Amino acid sequence: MKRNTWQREAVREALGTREGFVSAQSLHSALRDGGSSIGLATVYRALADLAVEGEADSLQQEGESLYRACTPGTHHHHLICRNCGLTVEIEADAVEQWARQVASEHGFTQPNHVVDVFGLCAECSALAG
Amino acid sequence: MKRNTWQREAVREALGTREGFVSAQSLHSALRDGGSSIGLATVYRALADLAVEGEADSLQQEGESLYRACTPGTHHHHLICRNCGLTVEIEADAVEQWARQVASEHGFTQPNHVVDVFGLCAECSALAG
DNA sequence: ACTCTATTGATAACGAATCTCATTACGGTT
DNA sequence: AACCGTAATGAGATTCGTTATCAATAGAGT
Repeated sequence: MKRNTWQREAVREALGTREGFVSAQSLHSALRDGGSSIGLATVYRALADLAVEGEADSLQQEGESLYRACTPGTHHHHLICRNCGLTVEIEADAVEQWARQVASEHGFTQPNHVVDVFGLCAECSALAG
Repeated sequence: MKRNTWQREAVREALGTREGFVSAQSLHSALRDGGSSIGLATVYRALADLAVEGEADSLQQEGESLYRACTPGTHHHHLICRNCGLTVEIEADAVEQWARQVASEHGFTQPNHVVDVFGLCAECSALAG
């Protein structure tokens, strides 16, 4: 059966304190810097589990997986700052419907979709001039 | 200045014959199997160049980059079969507008977006029963 | 033909992610 | 509270996609 360990809880909590997406490696470093003795493999496993259970969202960027805590149970997408990583959850029923429609129009079944918007947040836009 | 080599042309052509997204490695294998002496690093470089020039689209899946020839100059997204890789280019002005609007609503500038739909194509749906 | 230099390619190096396996510790039982 | 089966951990090795290195090659303008 599934067990509750302080390691999983530490990962869940560390993820919750971040504003944007984080890599497993940087989360591991942060935990270590905070005095934890958690292992890297465990962080990878915990993040993968959280993603499966719907407590975290993940995306691939530049060849690595990034994770972020999300509000469980809701399907949503992200608006992500390219510069600072600030992330906003966005919902878009119109896009969901569009995806389903496009899929069925072409005979595709069991549609999934990846929809993420990247940009510069207000703060980073100001700094970039 | 930029030079035209048979290697780049070989990659461009090999990419054009494929129906769906391919990895650099598998494209390299295919070229080698076809008698070419092209090197792996060159295939990686050629694909990266094609992507920058807008002649190829790329996406990240399971930790690797996949490429596909695309109709240059047009912005479009993809409907991709999870099973066989068959890919259909789709256009969706509504989604473009939605992305821009969501970005500006939250103060984000210079919006980009990643929009891909995955599913099972008609053929693979039939086989999966 | 000559020269300059972008490109190539074999291989080494890198890095993210996974695997191995002995050790640890959760949690249900007694 | 001691016991036990086994899921989970973690250090290190391993895998695998990708990039860097650098001597050799070959475009393309003169």
